Amino acid sequence: MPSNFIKSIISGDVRSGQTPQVVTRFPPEPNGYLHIGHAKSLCLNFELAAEFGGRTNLRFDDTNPLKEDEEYVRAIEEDVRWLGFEWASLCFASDYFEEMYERARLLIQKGKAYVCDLSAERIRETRGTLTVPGQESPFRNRGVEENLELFTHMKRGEYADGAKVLRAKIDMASPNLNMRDPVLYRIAHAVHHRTGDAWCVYPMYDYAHPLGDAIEGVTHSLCTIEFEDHRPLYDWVVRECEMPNRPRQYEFAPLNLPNTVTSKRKLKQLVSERVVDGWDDPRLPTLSGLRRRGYTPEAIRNFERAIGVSKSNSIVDERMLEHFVREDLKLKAPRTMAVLRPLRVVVINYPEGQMEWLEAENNSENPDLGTRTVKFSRVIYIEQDDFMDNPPPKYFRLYPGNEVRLKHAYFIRCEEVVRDADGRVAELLCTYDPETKSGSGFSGRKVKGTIHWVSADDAAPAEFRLYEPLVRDGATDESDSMLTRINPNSLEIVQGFVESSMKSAKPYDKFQFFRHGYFSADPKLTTPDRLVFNRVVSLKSSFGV
RNA sequence: CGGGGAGUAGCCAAGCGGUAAGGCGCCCGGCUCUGAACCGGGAACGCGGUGGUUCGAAUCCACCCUCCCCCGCCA
Repeated sequence: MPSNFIKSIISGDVRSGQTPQVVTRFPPEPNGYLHIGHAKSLCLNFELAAEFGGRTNLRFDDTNPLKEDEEYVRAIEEDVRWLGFEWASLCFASDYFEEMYERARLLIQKGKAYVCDLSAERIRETRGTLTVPGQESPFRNRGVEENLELFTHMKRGEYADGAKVLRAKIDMASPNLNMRDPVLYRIAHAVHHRTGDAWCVYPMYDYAHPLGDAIEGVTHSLCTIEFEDHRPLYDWVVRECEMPNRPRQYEFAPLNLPNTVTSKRKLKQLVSERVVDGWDDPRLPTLSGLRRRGYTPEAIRNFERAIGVSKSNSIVDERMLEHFVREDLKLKAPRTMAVLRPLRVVVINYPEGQMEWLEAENNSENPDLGTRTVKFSRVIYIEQDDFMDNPPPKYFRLYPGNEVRLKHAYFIRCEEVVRDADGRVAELLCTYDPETKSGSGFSGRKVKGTIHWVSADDAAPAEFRLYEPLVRDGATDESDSMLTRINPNSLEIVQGFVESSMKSAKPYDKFQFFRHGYFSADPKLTTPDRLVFNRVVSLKSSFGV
């Protein structure tokens, strides 16, 4: 991993002997699926610890049963593994409920916490504002015994939700709102996905997180910058709860991408309102969506490594992400031919009934991928875009009278354009030159363009799914108009053909379709008799249309 | 005078007092059976601003400007 400020800090701690073994953790709340932004944290935590010979836990921050679900736990585990990370321990904040409860009693005994009967509304009103200090709760000075007893009753579920909370006794006049007697425990008669109905009180993030870190022996607790002003509270909890381990929190800037929804709430909304086809819709930046789209773990990891780590707000150009998939798939994916929008071509001087199998390398830059054969015959399909009636100056594909090369085959010349009743191009009549066969070493004349094609009697029907951003510009802010900015063209479905050699494509099989881009067989829609390819990313093009 | 952060080329981002890495993107040329890839080359910054310290500052000091976060019994 390239140099960054967190790595420098850890490096210093290791060198000074302060940190014999680096321990980090990735702490998702199981209330949604992981997305590309989480991958940044994932990579940071796992790769950094690994670099220093340390370990990383996967810890679910499951302290709010109202929002969490087992489904998310499974999905998150799968995504973390898919990215290629192995956790040292699988942990749950809920595993520590008992210890957290005991530490809370310790806080009460030390006079550092109290049970407050104020309503949520009153607590808000007495918290003060950014510029006005808060007011102390009338329950702030209850005795230790009374607090202990009330807290016990809270735990037993003897009060209604919201009737009471346990608060830290810190400083209602602190300029840092987080220190104004923050709530540590709230009452919730809810069924927890792991502890069932064993608990009626649940710890808040600010209390549970530092304790979870300390219990696990985490040395460096990495989180995003919005938690920066929670750090004094984090330290307070660790100190006042007298935890033997003293983890340190460090904050980094989260990843932002243009035209990308990375708010869990919004992703959830898109899924529940069926704007998309589930959490793994290929248009989503979720890891499961990217996986289904055809992105690879390596591409995502290399991307995360390349964007670096700092504390400044930033928006990373999405072309960077695209660059890293292209780079990863370049040598891995076989390069085959697919015609997305077919135009029929009859090679009029190629004998009817004749055909031949041509040899084609699967990846000219990676011989290990071997070769395959491609059928050539009298009738073929080419791309509609590869023919123009009245081409602009620099167009070197097919047009009346022009000659191009058919990839892996022959030169063909456009002799005649056949039109339908509306005058539109229906098919092309071309001639081929047998002398120009690929691999023959022919050098008699050159041709400017090479186009791809598929023989009509060898073409396997296939569906291609082309994607554009799900939301338009400006849709990443927190305003509620996201649904009004959905891009109606985010998914375009096109029916065309691929070489018959691809009939056996399996889910997630990846190809570079010549001159189109990288495609991946859709895992949900591809069946033995139906081929569906998702376009991962197009090829770059310097051809200005 | 609420508190906490951040400002280095179009976008990320190194640098930590010695005279501006790298990646993405962009432009030009070469090569090419993918207008891809690849290979050359290039443009673009003097480091938010102003003062100051210093032989020398993006790096130190002062002041200023701009942007982001914080008033959930969410995380």
